[in-house]
Amino acid sequence: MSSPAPAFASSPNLSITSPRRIPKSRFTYKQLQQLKSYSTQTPLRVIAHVDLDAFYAQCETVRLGLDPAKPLAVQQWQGLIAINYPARAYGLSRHVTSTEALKVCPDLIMQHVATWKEGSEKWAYSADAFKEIATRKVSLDPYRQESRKILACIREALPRDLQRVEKASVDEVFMDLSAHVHSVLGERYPEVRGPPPYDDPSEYLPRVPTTVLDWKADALVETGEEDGEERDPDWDDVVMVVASEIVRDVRKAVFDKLKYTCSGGVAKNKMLAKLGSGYKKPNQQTVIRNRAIKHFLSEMKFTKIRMLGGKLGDEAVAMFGTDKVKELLDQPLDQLKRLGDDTGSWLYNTIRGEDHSEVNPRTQIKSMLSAKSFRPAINSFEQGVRWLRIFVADIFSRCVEEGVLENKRRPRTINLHHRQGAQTRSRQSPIPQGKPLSEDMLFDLAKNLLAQVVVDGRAWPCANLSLSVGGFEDGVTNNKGIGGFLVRGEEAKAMMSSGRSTISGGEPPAKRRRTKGNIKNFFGPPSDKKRDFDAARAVLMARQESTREEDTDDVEEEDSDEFGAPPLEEPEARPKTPTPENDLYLSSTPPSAQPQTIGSSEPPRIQNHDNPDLPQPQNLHQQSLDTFFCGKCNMRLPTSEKAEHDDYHFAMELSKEMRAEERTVPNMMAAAKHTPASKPSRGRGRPPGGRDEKGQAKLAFGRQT
DNA sequence: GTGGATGAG
DNA sequence: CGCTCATCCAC
Repeated sequence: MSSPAPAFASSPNLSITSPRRIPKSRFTYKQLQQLKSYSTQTPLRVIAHVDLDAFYAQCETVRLGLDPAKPLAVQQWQGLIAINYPARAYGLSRHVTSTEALKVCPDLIMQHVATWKEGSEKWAYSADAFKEIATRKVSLDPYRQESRKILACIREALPRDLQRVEKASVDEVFMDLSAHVHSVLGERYPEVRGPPPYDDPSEYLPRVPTTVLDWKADALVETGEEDGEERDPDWDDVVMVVASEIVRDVRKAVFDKLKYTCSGGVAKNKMLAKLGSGYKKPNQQTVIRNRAIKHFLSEMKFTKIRMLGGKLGDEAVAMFGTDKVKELLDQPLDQLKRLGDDTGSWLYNTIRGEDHSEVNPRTQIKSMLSAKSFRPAINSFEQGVRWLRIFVADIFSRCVEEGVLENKRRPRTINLHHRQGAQTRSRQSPIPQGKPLSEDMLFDLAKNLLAQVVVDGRAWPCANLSLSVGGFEDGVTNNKGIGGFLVRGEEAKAMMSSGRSTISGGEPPAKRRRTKGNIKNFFGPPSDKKRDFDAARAVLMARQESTREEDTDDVEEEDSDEFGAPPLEEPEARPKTPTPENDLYLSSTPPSAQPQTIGSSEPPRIQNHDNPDLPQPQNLHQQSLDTFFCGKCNMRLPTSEKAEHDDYHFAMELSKEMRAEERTVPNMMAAAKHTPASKPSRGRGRPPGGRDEKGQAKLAFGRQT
């Protein structure tokens, strides 16, 4: 409100005991007002960070209705991924195996995380999950669900129109309490509410009308000096007190309603608030008053600061020979800039307690991923596809929770990551936006992507697969939009794809979506098919050539001659054995359908098109007449799909060969062990000088704006 | 779009 | 430590 304040640069910005009467605040009316708009600049700003204590462990304690005082750990296969505080008293921490933990603490309750079992529709808690690492995948869904509840509870505990909450992770939340506190101050101290004297926002606030602030039971970070605010509280201290009360209320609400304890931090920015919440745990909160920042930070290792816990922090340590903030404070900006200009500036400010990043009110995620590391590695397309089924079920159910079905949000792309030995590859494709998102659609896309990876090069043994969807965007009201146009388009598509298969039976690679003329898509447009196929095969063989000698770990190493050979023949020349089971893996339609009858009935086939509305009438007829017979699956198909169809069989051959050699693989890991670890050991390795684009880029991210 | 890197737990 | 998940960036 009021007019744009004149820049208040004139008056000495200190407790003006000017007319030696009423000393004033260091803060102005304007700065107080800025709280309302969550300004990141006002020195009165106040941020809270709330961190659930040993979250996964608490989830299990709550879910099982156990006594929270009993030691409990959350198990994932042989390892422990969360230890509650009673168990930590035994010296337990992560990195210990379940058996080791039991030796130390025989009474330890170990609860395995929920898992998806192959073939099941939903994750579940299973008593012997840890024995079945080969057939199950971890699900963190229970924790995400609890996380949502807690977040909702926190929001309910805050005034609807004066809250700004950021979900920082599954168990962490930032809150910008500025506006809320501002309103409380207005009620509690009417003298600062009104218009400033002379209507001048640059006027300093009156002094805090009380002498001693009531900090209740909060942990206050000491200032390290004699001068306490007991004698001289200012408005920033009051703001902290109020915020601290709010945080206490929030924590109480979470506990009363959901029985979760958490720790809190209150400070002027996110960085400090987060450090505060970790300062004393569990179930406590810490306030870092502005006057305590210097003391608080200087005693700290800077590697505790967000974004400095990793490589960047290590580099700084190596560069300046210390991990202490205090000693880094001696380094001039120029020196810090050896880490990169932006990084250096960011670091310079950060260790001085400056962080103007805003609390981002987003609650919604941008992508979601489902993954598994395979021990031992998997060795066939079929195996991979079976995992894809689980990944898709996982992801789809989470999409549903995100409101995908209600059309609130939906992902735009799907991405498959694959790791084989040291190298990883990934393929992604757009998710067709026309029709409703379905599990089957995702499954088809995923299989397609895996097929691309498989065809593209050495894929087995595969040590890790992950499927993710991303590019979430707010839901567009499906259908309806362009007066029936879309609807008719959908109908036409249905006719041509699924509808057709109803009529003609479920044949293998028929109803593939066309991702534009894009090169690599395994089921891409017919026109490019043959060329792509040849290219893929060439790449494949090239890879095998080039990797043969360097790979000490991949023993067996198929006779690549034979490996590359089969695809060279024309499919028609291959054995006539029908392989209906193959359908399973490239089409979501059950293979059982009616392939045999198809072979004889020769269904009219037409080409798929993304946009059936485009002119192409005559083609429809012609192509349906132009067919070839595939002896491998006993079917007649349109010639326009021959290349695509060949690829289909190629992929199947590929996977079969891999499956065959699968049995020879088991002990290859042993062979891999001995390879001299030439890797730069992430801990100490002095980073090369070339650092920078990365550092700077990181900064752009790290410090917001 | 792909592949890699970083980071938090 | 190994695993899971998320995000961002250079090419």
